[in-house]
Amino acid sequence: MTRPQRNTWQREAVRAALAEAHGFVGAQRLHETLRAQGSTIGLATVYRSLAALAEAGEADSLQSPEGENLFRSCATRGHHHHLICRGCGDTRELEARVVEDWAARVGAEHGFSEIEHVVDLFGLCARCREVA
Amino acid sequence: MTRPQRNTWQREAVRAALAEAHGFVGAQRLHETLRAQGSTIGLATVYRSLAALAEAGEADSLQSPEGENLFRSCATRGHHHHLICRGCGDTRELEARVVEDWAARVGAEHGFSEIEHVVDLFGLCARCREVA
DNA sequence: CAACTTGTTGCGAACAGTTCTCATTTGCAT
DNA sequence: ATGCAAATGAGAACTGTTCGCAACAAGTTG
Repeated sequence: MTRPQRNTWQREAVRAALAEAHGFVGAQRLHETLRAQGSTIGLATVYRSLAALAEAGEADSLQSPEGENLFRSCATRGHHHHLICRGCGDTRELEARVVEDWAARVGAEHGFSEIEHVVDLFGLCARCREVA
Repeated sequence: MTRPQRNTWQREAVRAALAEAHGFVGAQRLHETLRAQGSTIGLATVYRSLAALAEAGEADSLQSPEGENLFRSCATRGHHHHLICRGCGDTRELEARVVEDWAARVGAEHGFSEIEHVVDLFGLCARCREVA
């Protein structure tokens, strides 16, 4: 599953840039940021690194409503959900026993197994609400 | 919000094809189906019609993990969630007061407003499990 | 430290899904 | 029937992402 990996400054740069970003960022934006800082990293590499980080559980990923793949450096280990501000992208990680239980129960009731679930909340944080 | 709309056989064809489909379908697939039935409808029109149906609340939409936009003719009026079989695409509509409440509460706790949420379950239905 | 092996990189081309452009058609109120 | 704006279809254009491949470099080996 986890095949051999080498340490390159590129991978590290992506990891760092991701950690610095607030909330979720897309690959392209991250790439721009890095180039703006003088890095010569390639776009494809950013994609590859992000995918690797996500697979390694070091980053969280989700799809924006526009179909873009967004990533976030992941603090909480393991399964969790998000509350994301539509305005500034600021993100809170959530735990939701209630929802986990509900998902498992409903799945079982319908005879479904291997239940996975997507649960994310989008809203407007206090700060962004004032601005608008 | 709802600007004038005309009745065209194309729109009706999309509505019908969508109703006939089991589970969620993508625009391209729906287009293929229609063409296969002899229709001369254009792909762009299928996209436009689906978007219109979704906006009108007549269809439900969600993003597949591959980033495709999927639609389903919507039985239950208003807000609801889904339990979707990864195998056959069969879909059950769910209501989940628990989840609604949780979402609202958590949003409020964090000072967020205008909370929207995405809650979908993916699993393997009884039939598909046997096959595998 | 040099040679080597093989994962990694960067580039541009290739792709997939979707939207846009625009000339033409068509619904529908008059 | 007539007129006008909405809707259509074909293809070009866009967007986000992945691929192919030659050049490169990390980390091991002798």
